[in-house]
Amino acid sequence: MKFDFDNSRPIYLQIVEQLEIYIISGKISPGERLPSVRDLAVIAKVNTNTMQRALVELEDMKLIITERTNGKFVTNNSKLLAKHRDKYAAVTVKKFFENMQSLGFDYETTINYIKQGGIHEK
Amino acid sequence: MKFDFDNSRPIYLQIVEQLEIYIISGKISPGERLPSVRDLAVIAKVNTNTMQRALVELEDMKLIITERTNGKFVTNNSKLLAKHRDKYAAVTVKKFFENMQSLGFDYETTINYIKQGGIHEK
Amino acid sequence: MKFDFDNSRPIYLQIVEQLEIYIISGKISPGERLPSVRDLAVIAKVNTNTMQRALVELEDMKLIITERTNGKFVTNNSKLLAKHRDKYAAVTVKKFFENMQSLGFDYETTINYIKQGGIHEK
Amino acid sequence: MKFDFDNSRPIYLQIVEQLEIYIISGKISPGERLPSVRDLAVIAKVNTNTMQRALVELEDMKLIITERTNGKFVTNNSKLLAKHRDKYAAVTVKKFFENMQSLGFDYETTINYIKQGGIHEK
DNA sequence: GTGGTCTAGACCACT
DNA sequence: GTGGTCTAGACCACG
Repeated sequence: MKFDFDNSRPIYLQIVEQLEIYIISGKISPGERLPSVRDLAVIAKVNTNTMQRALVELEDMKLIITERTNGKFVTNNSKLLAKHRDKYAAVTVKKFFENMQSLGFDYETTINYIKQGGIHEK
Repeated sequence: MKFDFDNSRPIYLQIVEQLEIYIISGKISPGERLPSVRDLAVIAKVNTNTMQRALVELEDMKLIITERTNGKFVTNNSKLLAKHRDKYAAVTVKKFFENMQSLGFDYETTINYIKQGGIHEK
Repeated sequence: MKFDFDNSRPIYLQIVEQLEIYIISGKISPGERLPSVRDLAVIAKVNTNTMQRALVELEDMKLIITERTNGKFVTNNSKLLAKHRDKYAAVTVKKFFENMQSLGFDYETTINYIKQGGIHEK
Repeated sequence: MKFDFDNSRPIYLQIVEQLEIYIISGKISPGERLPSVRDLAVIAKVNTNTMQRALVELEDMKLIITERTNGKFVTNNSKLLAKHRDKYAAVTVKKFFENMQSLGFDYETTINYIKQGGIHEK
């Protein structure tokens, strides 16, 4: 697990996003036990409170579940995970085309740009 | 001209981004005079200083040029504008594929997902 | 640390210059932690925001680095510091000879003027 | 005659400086009639009022003299001109060594730096 | 009326 | 207590 932060937004929000991706992509498996809040804080090099705050948000989203005295676990609800993942992918694609459009690239142009560009190999 | 903000990042950075897009996409033409700082602040519903700070950043990027007591103008340097636009497009595409990859969608999968999905027709 | 200002130019630019010199001359050591923005503002007898603005510029120049909630530090990149110092010295010398030339003192005359003058022992 | 301005200081002050140099270096001769305020304003591409303000300052310094209905003339007082020129040169040299010193270059080092550097040929 | 600078003071995120 | 952001309002230089 690895965390990268920039200064432009609250760190706890960046943790939420990055953990969300780890979870919905399956890099942290359904049902898997998360490292302790303290350990996660160490890994991410942030204050324990900051990590705690991020985990609360993920629990609100039902992506993780706290078992008192036992630890925090990624949800086992694979339907929920799939829903989150599909939603995330759809939003990512939609935003991408919106971004390109605001630059003046319509759908066709963007597709062509990607194909000839080979931008993805880098 | 229209500005939308969210609370996750400094407003002045969001102004910089949105004006940058207006400029490099040509929605504000090369050489065109911008509304006064005070008018822009009114349009964006922010304080004059906040708008001023954003404009200073754009000037640092050489996208706008200040004529003392006369106003601020979009650069006429079309080469620079093209460079910025190409850079922006390339970064957008690159980040998109990185995002999809972190979700577990490799390049081919992403392409297919886009094609069948018809996601672009929102 | 000491700051002197005149009225001919923006104070924040004068702060930038004076801090830059403190940094590239090594009077503030590489890696050293700066006083807090508020303390620097008190030392310089300016408003916090004015000092903040100057520090942002120095950060753009990569001479200082902000550690969130922790403080601001002079860069440890000694190569960059050396580059800045050399550039600064070269510009200073170049401008000096240009100034003297505009007064009608060519290179040789200037050199002689310095030597006999003993101007340096004020 | 040629004028260059930057945005960091009032334009009228920059005009004063540049005209002062033209005068004390003899590029505008003692006793010579200056172009009209309007023509000077055109040459410098500034507003007439701005040029007027600069000329008032030079008159305060006794470097130019207004003959009503006749025009403005550079002083014929060669002693005064020499005094100004010597003062200006001395100040320039003094400031130069101070600048270098604040960078950590003492007098000897600066002299050597100039000699080996050949910075003046560029 | 144009842009630019500065102050004072409030509030937020993080440790 | 650290840095960062934003607002409100005053004032200056130039035309």
